[in-house]
Amino acid sequence: MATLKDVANAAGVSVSTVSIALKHDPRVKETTKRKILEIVDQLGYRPNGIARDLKMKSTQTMAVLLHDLGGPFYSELVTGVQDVALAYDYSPIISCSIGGKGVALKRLLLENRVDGAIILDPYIEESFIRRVASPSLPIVLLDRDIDLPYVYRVTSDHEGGAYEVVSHLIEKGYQRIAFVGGPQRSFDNQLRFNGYKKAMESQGKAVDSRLIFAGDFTEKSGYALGLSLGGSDKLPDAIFAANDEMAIGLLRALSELGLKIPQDIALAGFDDIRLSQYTVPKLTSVHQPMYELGIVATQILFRALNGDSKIEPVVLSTQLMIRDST
Amino acid sequence: MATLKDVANAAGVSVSTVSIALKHDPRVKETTKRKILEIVDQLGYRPNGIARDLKMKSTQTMAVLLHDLGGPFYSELVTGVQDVALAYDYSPIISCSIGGKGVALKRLLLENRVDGAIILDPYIEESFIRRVASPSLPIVLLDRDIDLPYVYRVTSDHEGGAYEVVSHLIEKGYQRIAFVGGPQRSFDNQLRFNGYKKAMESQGKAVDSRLIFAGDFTEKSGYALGLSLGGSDKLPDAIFAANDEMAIGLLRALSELGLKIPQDIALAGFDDIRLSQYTVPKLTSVHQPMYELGIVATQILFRALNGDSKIEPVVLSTQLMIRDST
DNA sequence: TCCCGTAATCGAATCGTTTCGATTGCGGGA
DNA sequence: TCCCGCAATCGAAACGATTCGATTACGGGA
Repeated sequence: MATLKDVANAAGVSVSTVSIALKHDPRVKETTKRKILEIVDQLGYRPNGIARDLKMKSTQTMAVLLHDLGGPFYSELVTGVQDVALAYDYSPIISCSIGGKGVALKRLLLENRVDGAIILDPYIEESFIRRVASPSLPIVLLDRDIDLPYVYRVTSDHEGGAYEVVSHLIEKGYQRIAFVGGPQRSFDNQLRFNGYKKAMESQGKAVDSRLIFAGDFTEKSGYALGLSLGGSDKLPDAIFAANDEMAIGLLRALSELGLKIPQDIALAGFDDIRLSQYTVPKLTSVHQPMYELGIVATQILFRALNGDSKIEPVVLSTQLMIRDST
Repeated sequence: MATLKDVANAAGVSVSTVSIALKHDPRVKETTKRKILEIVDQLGYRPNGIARDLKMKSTQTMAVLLHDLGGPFYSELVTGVQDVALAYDYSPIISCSIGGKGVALKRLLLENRVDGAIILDPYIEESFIRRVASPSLPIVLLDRDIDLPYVYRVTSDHEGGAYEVVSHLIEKGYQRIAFVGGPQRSFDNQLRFNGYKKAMESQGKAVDSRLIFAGDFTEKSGYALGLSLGGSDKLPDAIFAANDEMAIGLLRALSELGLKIPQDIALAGFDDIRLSQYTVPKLTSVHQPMYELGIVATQILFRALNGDSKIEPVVLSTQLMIRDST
């Protein structure tokens, strides 16, 4: 692989001249520049980004860390990130932590291979984030509530979205509204539960612990809960599931038990995954603004990279999608 | 940020000693090593991966280039890649070309920032691939048919899968089987059409050009075609759509027109996206072995990285998923 | 006492850039 | 003729690691 030196030798000029010539610096004479470009072409010279990064102490690269790629929104999120990053001449690279034992994480964040990171991954430990975040490696954390220096936060308004969907159920006249939650330690889940609670209480309804159930955000857990719920004697008349996956599991179980939705029981989810528009009946859900999330997170990252450390957490509002299941 | 040199100074030893001490090289005395580690801790020293990469001429990193993340299978594909890469102590990083104007591509492939790449992206130009592929940057190309040095190929058996699903339709007694294709230039689409054709011809059925329609792999195009098809007088009795998205669009249009599936018209897709199990009726489709594709592609990449240049293209077989729509 | 082998450590070159402060050559003004 | 300024180019240090071939110190054998 040809290097700057090779080009310089072949052109009979110095390395530094070649270096600036390639940037179209007006200091180098037009004729020498042409000769240099010709030789670059001839030798197939390509700049070595690694060497440049080392010298420059900047990679013009940012990481987007996801748990896996299966999620329905990652595509939108990444598009948002990309749109902003491009304007700053940065490239986002994506890494999934799942199954990777953190090797990739370490390589990217611990070893200076990126200038900043956006993290949407509840499984990356707080201690790790604390360790890597620094002025030269700011981090934007999505959907998590960790207050650390050089760590900035953006989330969707899970609580508000949940409040809105539960209020909608109440408005529709449903009385006994159950909450099917995800993992306790999930931050999203807690917020969604808070929204449920506030909506119930604002209408003078006490939260009945017999109407609170816990799944794990998978369709399977929703299905299992649906079966046991549907078989019990005191069926609620509406269910708010903390995500669509579980709602779909519930839907499947309840349908199999012969219950009509929304006549016998109403059902709402959260996330507005694509599938929700195709279930029968179509599922009422709460849409998260993933594209905007990507945009805002990236803008914040660049503000931080430019030395602005006084950045308040941002909460983006969600949108209630009313469909046939309520 | 502390460097090796800082650590060396603080410990009163040379840079080289620190360097090898950190690798637990037995040449350094236990006591010095302990002291060094202590100082590493104290100074918060972190190795600079960029510097190491430069010296080592290897990044232990490979790129996975996708067009976007929206696809249903990318998650599985990446999991396969990751499982193999991990064994070689490599980290995959993912990059989406969509909307990026190729900046990221150039940064990764042209400037030596990765050791190899797996590409599943019909929009990356052949000339670009030709330019970057080299012994020190082998490329595995998925679902494309480009024969170049240092470029290796793995695909699903699109043709075989299509053959199988069309044969299944024929077996079920359908007579006038239409083909709804994607973009002409798409390699997958061509192969799927070939499979359709072969299956028809092997049963003595001529391919009737009036039964061939072209969409663009989107649900929208399927929907539009469905509307015009359903309104026409000579409706086929079965449709094989070259992907599930279009099949779902067709399904929606035909249902809206009051046609019963599969009684009035049968419908089959390709890809087996998750949605296909949730449509009404559930969609017959062809499953691609994405996880295996990731595994195989990555294994090939490492063979190439180890100097094996005699690698034949690999074709992985698909699986017919018979559901209610046929 | 001398020599040598070994264990422990060191110094310097190297990877391929960028950049800053020289250096050279040339033409014009006095 | 001399000097100055400018245009064009050069040389060397630096970025932070790795590694190979010294170098040092020490203890044992003759």
